[in-house]
Amino acid sequence: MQEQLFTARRNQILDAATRVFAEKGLHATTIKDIAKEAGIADGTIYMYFENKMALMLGILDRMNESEKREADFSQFTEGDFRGFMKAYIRHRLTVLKADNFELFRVVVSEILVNKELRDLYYQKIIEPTSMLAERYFEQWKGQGIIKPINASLTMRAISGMVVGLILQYIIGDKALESAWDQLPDVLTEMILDGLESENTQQK
Amino acid sequence: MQEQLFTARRNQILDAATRVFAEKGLHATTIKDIAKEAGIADGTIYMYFENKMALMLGILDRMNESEKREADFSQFTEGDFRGFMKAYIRHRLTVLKADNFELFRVVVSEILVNKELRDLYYQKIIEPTSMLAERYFEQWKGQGIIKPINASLTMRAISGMVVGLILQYIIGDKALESAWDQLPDVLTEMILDGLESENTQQK
Amino acid sequence: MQEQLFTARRNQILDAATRVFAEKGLHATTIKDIAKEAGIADGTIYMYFENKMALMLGILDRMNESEKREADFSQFTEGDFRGFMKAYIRHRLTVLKADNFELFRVVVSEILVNKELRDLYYQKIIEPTSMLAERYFEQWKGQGIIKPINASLTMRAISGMVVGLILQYIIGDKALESAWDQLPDVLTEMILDGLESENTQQK
Amino acid sequence: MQEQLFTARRNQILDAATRVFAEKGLHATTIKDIAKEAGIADGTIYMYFENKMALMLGILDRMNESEKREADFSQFTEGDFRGFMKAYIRHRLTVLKADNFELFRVVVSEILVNKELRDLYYQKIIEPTSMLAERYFEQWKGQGIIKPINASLTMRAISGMVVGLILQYIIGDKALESAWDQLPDVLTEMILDGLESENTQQK
DNA sequence: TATGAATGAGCATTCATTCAT
DNA sequence: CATGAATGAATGCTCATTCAT
Repeated sequence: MQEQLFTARRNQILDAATRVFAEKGLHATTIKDIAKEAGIADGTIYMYFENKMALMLGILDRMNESEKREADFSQFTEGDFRGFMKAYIRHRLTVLKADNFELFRVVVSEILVNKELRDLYYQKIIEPTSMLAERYFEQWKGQGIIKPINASLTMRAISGMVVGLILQYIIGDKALESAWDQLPDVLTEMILDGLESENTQQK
Repeated sequence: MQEQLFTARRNQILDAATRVFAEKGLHATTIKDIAKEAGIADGTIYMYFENKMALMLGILDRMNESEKREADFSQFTEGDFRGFMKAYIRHRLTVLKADNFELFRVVVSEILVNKELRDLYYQKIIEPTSMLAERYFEQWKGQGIIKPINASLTMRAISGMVVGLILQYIIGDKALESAWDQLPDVLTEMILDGLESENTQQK
Repeated sequence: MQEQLFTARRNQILDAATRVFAEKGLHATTIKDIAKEAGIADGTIYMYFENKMALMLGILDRMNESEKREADFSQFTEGDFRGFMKAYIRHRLTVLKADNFELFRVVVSEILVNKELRDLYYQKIIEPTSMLAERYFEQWKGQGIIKPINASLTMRAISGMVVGLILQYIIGDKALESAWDQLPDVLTEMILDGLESENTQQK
Repeated sequence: MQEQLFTARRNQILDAATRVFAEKGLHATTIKDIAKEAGIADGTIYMYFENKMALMLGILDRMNESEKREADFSQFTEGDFRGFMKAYIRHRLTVLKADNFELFRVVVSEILVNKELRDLYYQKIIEPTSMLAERYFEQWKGQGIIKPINASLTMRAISGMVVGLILQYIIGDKALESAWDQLPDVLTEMILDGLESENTQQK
């Protein structure tokens, strides 16, 4: 069907764009670069995307798709809550590391500066995932698995922590680079048990 | 003195650049924009800065200066460790919010994509602050104030969390926006006490 | 064929560049000038030439081509050596005069000051022509047609003389302008017979 | 006297300009370069010269001065006409070689492309020297020292030959470079005795 | 007179986008 | 549908020249 071909071509272009953007960054990438990488002519890209920014939106949309699949929190059940948290963190720290966060780098960089992209990213990815996660937290709270904290903020603190750590990794933090694999354990421990030493806590 | 005039002019230009960059982003800002904002001629900028990127470096340097002043952790002593943590988080979440994170937005966006800037930012700001903070954590650990955790990673998790929350705020998270002021309390509680409910913890 | 079109366009641009350079000189000519003269857009020029200097190189290459065709010394055989010399000089003084040495003026001006161009000019035009001419001179010397002089230097003196006269013409020498047509005869006579009067020579 | 100081300063600037122009060429040299070389401020130059081109004119004027002193043909008397010619050629080939023709290179390059400069150069240097030289040639002709040739053109041929050889040297001719010192002899011989071998000439 | 900071016109070059084939 | 040659607006940067001090 025509539809099929159209989508295939679109994806071929987005694949190329993703690779080149990740390698050179959005501004350093020209339409010619992408066309060459995709093995097509410059003009052809404009039959599938209105302009350069639409490519970024397209990439975000696809991230959204895969994000949706990921958002299935039930996949992280490793028996208990502790296992779940560890699995979740491990997953988040591993998935994006595939290309050493190159795409993450470019997408976030552009999102920070482009309102259109930012809103799309929020509506399509952040908001739905947040709402889902929030529901889970409320559930756990209700079941007495976790303390009766502000679920909404706590959940955001945890996901924010992961993103913040990735950012620091990208910026070149050597301690993070060498101890990356210990993060799931360390973070889970901190989040679940807290930092305060037992005796102090007893007070 | 000539020196004084030079520095004044430099700052005048950096101020203008900061404002325009914050509003439009680095790439969308032209030298003409900055010159107009500063009320001087295009060419004048080049008497004080080698090129456009040097303006960014200049801005970063100034952030570095103020950061240095901030880096005095002793200012956050509010009696106990809990008070300290709360004060620290509140401070971090407040300072950059001054201009609604506009400058943070531009700087981080560019840092993600520009190696030169990234390295500078790491060396001048991240690394020294990290080392200082790490030392504090080791101290507290030694004094039995906090549990015997991995100080290096834990400290990074906390600062990462703050940055990650700012990022989510920027992206437009409404829950964060409306509950921003509760964050110091909620985060401190989580970090010190952990999430796991007491009874579970007893195990 | 695509090749044909490409070459045609290239030549169209080089023609325009030649005309504008000849009129205003390399430095006073802008890319816009050339584009306008060629009836195309500024950017189009960069599809055929890497930069402004490449246009100069292109012009030199074309001179080189036509020079190659000219370099056939056998074309000047007018029976004897005297006839040959006269024909050669006449030819050299006539060919470049076509556009009143306008192109010569610009090319030489730039060559004097630009090493890249200079080397190209030397390798592509001067050196091969010199070597060819030198061989001819050696031959004539061997055949006793000319005296046993230093062929290499003598040949260069003659070609230099022609160039030097063109230079003086360009600079505005009125005597040369009005007597230009007598030059082949006068020069040939001097070169072959010498200046010294017979009686003195008898000594 | 004020006049003295003014002239001294002017010359100081011209000296600097000459050096920098010779080194970097007219277009690559900025007013700042010259000011720095002269040890004065940019603006000061404009108190002594109307604009950048006036510096070129000033340099040409000074060349003119020294040329005038050189133009004394009587200095080359080495007994006979042959000695004179050899001395003249040797002199011309040596004087400008002082700085390896760097200044010559820049001046000629600009003259070729700038009508104002060209006219000045012609009126101030070429024309007077030509007229003087022509008179000498006519004299020698009248005295039977040289053949009854076209003095005007012959004289121009000889001076042109010298300039043409310098040009070829500048362009990088290796044969000329290595045999430069033989030129006075070889050229004089050719000019006085001619190339044609005796037996042929007898015919 | 001398200074040198400030000016702003000017230009090479890039690249997203269009459209005739 | 696909092409890719052509377009021309846009911009960072230079530097001759001016002028307040």
